[in-house]
Amino acid sequence: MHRLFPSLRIDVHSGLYVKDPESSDLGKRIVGEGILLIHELGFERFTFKKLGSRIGSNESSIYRYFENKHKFLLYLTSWYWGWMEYKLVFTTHSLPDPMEKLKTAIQILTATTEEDGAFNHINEVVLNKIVINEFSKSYLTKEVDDENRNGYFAIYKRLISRISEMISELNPDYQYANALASTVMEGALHQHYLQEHFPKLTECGSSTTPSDYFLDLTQRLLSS
Amino acid sequence: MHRLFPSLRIDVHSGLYVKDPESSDLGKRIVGEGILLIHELGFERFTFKKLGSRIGSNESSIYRYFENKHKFLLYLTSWYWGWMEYKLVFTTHSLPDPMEKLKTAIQILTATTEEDGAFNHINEVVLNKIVINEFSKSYLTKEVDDENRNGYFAIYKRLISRISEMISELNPDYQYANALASTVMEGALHQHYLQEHFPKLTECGSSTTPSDYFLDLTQRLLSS
DNA sequence: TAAGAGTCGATAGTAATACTATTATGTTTG
DNA sequence: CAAACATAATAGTATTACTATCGACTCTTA
Repeated sequence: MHRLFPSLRIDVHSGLYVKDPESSDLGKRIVGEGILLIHELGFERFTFKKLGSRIGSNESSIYRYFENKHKFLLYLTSWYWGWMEYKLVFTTHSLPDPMEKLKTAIQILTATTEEDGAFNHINEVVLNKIVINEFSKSYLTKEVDDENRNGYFAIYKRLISRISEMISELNPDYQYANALASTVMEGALHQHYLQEHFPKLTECGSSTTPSDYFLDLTQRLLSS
Repeated sequence: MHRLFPSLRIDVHSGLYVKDPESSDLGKRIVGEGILLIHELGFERFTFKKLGSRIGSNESSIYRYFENKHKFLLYLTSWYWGWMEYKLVFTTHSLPDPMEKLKTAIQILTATTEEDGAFNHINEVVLNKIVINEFSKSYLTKEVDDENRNGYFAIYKRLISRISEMISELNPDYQYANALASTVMEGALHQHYLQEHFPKLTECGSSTTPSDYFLDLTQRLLSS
């Protein structure tokens, strides 16, 4: 997907960074290489020190951009959901048929990310993998409620609301629009994970995708 | 639920402990108080040192029972799933009707744990909360594949297979029995979490439970 | 009843982590 | 040209996640 509006930028909550990483070359390298390093090491083993030495820079310089690695993860995942929202709104905006609209939305949210490159310092394919592996860790903490009050999860929540509204538009009688929307969002990440590490726990694999499964599921649920 | 077989014990993989905590009073206190402390502090802030001082014992003594806190979490969650499996098999065993069977199973797996106390050193209500908050962290690691090969997730996987079989028995034409089973298991934990921290993202709350939602969902999916 | 095995608590020590603070240097801009 | 700013380098701290050793106590068994 090309970026149709080159001046567009994904608006991440400013509380998630100390200094805007988009504002400098170093900032972009921190984000770009940080994504690759988290993917390689996993979030637990990832440190700012290692990232510093990887980009030929200093630990303390990274702290000038991000308070700690948890906020860095929140930044990356927020960016990801912001980017997904952009793709979703743009693609579904002009679709008049509610069923077509919801199907397209679910397609976008549950698909494996393909080569994109619209934002050139960010590797969206790898970022998608990070979200699958690490996103849960960003909210399964003792600080969730505070951070939620601060608005750090706003984009993610808005995305779920959008899906929920599409569900209600298609079938106003369905009682669990929010629960279903959140199940699809979270479940899609989970199915991707299972596919990779617990293949016996899902039919998703080479010939069937999480998208197939969730499209079938929503259609069955909402057609009646 | 009373323990009908007092001699019954939940069989946790022996690779998850160094010395069987059920074999001594200290071991049971480590597990019993460990559950409470993880719940209070969250897994990230929980340390063996803190647990040691809480039970009036020593850090090094705890290391004699568990290699590290990650294995301790695996032990606790394995125990939990083993206990759920016991409840599930026991309750559904005699039910002849596939629909009744599946409904009962889902009920058990998605319900909030009530006071139990069949195993007296373990507070199952608090353990259920730990599973909701921390279970994902036990497998979202770089070591999953190794640990899975070792059989550390065997009970959890077997549980999902049981549900999957019930689904197939009820509706052999449904193509996504495994994916649905895993979605319900993971989704139930997720809905409980949302209820607590992101109430706008789900209809589940005081009057509607995750059980209501998932019972409705499976019935709609499999009745056709 | 004495030896030995096993259990536990206490202490010490290590490498790594997750930062904070300070200073020096080079670069940009008004 | 000076001031402001960005970055790098260094040093230092408290905590974490362990490992190792030792002594005291208890329980068993020959």
